[in-house]
Amino acid sequence: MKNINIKGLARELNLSVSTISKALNDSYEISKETKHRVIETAERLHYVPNPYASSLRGRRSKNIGVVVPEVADSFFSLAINGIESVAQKEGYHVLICLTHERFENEKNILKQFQGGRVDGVLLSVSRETSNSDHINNLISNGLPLVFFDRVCEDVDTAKITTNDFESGYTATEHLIQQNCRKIAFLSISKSLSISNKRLEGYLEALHDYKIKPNKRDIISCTNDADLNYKLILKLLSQKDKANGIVATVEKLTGPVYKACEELKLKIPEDVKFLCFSNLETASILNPSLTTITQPAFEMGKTAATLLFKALEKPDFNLTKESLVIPSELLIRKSTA
Amino acid sequence: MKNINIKGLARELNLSVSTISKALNDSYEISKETKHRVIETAERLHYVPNPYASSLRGRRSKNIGVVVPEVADSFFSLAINGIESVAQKEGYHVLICLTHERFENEKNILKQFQGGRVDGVLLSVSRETSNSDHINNLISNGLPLVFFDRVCEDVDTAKITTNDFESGYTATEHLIQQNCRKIAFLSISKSLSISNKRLEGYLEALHDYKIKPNKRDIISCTNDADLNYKLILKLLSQKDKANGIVATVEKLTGPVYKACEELKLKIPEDVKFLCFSNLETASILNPSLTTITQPAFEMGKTAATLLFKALEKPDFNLTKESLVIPSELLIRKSTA
DNA sequence: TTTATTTACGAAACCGTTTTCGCCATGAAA
DNA sequence: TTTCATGGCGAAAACGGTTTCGTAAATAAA
Repeated sequence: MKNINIKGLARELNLSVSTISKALNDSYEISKETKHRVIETAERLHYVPNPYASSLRGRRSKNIGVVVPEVADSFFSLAINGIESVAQKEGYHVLICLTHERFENEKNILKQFQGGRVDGVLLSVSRETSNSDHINNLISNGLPLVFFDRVCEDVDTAKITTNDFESGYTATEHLIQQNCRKIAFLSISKSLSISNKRLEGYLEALHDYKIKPNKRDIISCTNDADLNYKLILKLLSQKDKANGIVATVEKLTGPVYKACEELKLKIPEDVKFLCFSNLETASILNPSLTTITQPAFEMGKTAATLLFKALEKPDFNLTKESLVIPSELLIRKSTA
Repeated sequence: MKNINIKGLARELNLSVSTISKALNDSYEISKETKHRVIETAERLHYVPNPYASSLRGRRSKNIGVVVPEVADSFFSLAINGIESVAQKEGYHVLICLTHERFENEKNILKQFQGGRVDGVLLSVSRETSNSDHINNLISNGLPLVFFDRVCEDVDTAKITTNDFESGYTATEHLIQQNCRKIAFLSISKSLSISNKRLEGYLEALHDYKIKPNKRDIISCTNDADLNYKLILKLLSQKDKANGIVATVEKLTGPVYKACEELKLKIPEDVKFLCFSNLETASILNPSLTTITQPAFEMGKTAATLLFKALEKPDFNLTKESLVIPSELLIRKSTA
């Protein structure tokens, strides 16, 4: 049983191909009665239009591309949920592409998109991304693109972010108020703007409370879980070591807990710890984990909504539409 | 700057469109020298072929569809990682579609796929799916489809599963060996084969150890987290209540821990608990969680590999290729 | 009655590729 | 010399839709 196409429908109904097409697209040129007949027959024969044939003639492929570093991460999987919720409503499909935090992969994926595979792009850049030529290329090629969470400051398009600076500040301030004076900061990237903003918030908080930052305690983590674990072990093995830790990425939770266990350090008695995280299990960890929780679903949803506005009206100006959705400090026992 | 197409290349090189196409596809008809010139110019002008134009003329869209109940779940996100790892290698892109556990959504998504949006499908059915007509339709339409994890027994195609029966047995046996005699079973669906197989394993273990199953303690959970929580509260509030729990889905971890806390039941002293789960945080929960851990990445990778074999050779017989990859019991403190 | 307009539809071009087929050299075989 | 392959390329059809344009019939306006 081969798939029926518009030509088959035409034969079936003794109408021309163009009439069928217009009827299905509810054109004013076609009479109510004919439309009715066409639609009825189309359903009866399970006709489904080939989206790519349509996409050739100026119309849309009805695919959007979502480019993220990884999917096994609460933030990104929730954001994807948000994106998908609006894509589904708009009749669009979602192409998920993973960069695995590699700049090379990101470049290749975006280059592929030049070919017309997708109508628009939602992007959260890799931790290695510091140059944005590949993104500007895509945009100047006419593809609308909206950043979410991890943005390139120098690309002129909509960016949906959270209040990273303030969150970094709030996190640090919370630890200070819990009597930490030596606070370590675990960053994920030197080039990523969210990482830098959180770091700036951390530094500003230290400054406001007259605490001297210690370079030794600001650690740039890698994409290698083992190595990160060793860095954390080393951090917590120093004498005069930190008694508070701010981690900027969910993946570091396990390594920190394990390192503390290994070194027989008690959380929160010996070290207080909080993490930027959307982990659902934060509240049932041992001890329960204080988090800065980002509005992941909301951010995905907002970014997608904006992208679809641009897809509907090609003259929609994305450059004026950036938005910041605040994160939330959820205090639990790891900083008690 | 509009995208360059094959016609533009032809003009640029004073060659015909067909020559360009053949050169790019490394046809024997074209001289080495011409191929070289074409490829060089294509790269210089950043030519990327439109995959959908190719797909029209018999070739492939180079998209595969991945249909899963949700993405915010460790099993599925890891499986997607596995799928993506081979798709990327094959030059394919991954269309992720979420059913949100709704049969209606699943039907709609697969129907869309009839239109030629994807070249093949990887499917893990929703908890509501008990009829498989929509799947058989798709297959008889010529689309290769491979199940992973959640399969329909009565559809004749490749199925990548884990040893659900044995895992259910092992889980239950482990609790019995930890001196539980009243063991509750939290299922996710009455129609899902994985759920039923795990249940059968549970029942068999009870039988082998001469324990009478108690209908009251076999609970069919829903897609509503609140309701599940209440069901668990009720389960654990009965007199003569269970002292062991097997949960078949990761999402139930939080509710069980919370319910125990609410009822002042200690895990593992008052209730021993284990869960089918791929949560990375299992080992740092309070208490650390005994899990049956599925080979999620591996399953996704295997399913995708099989699908690509079928895509390469249209005569490849998927019906003979089912595979079972075993899960692992990881014993931690929640069943100590 | 004649002319203009509207309604409802069909023919054909078009989107960007791939593929079949035909053509013209060139050199080899007869 | 004639005949035959062969190598290298172009013209055109095809894929499955959409869209422009043309047109016949019906209706309205003059």
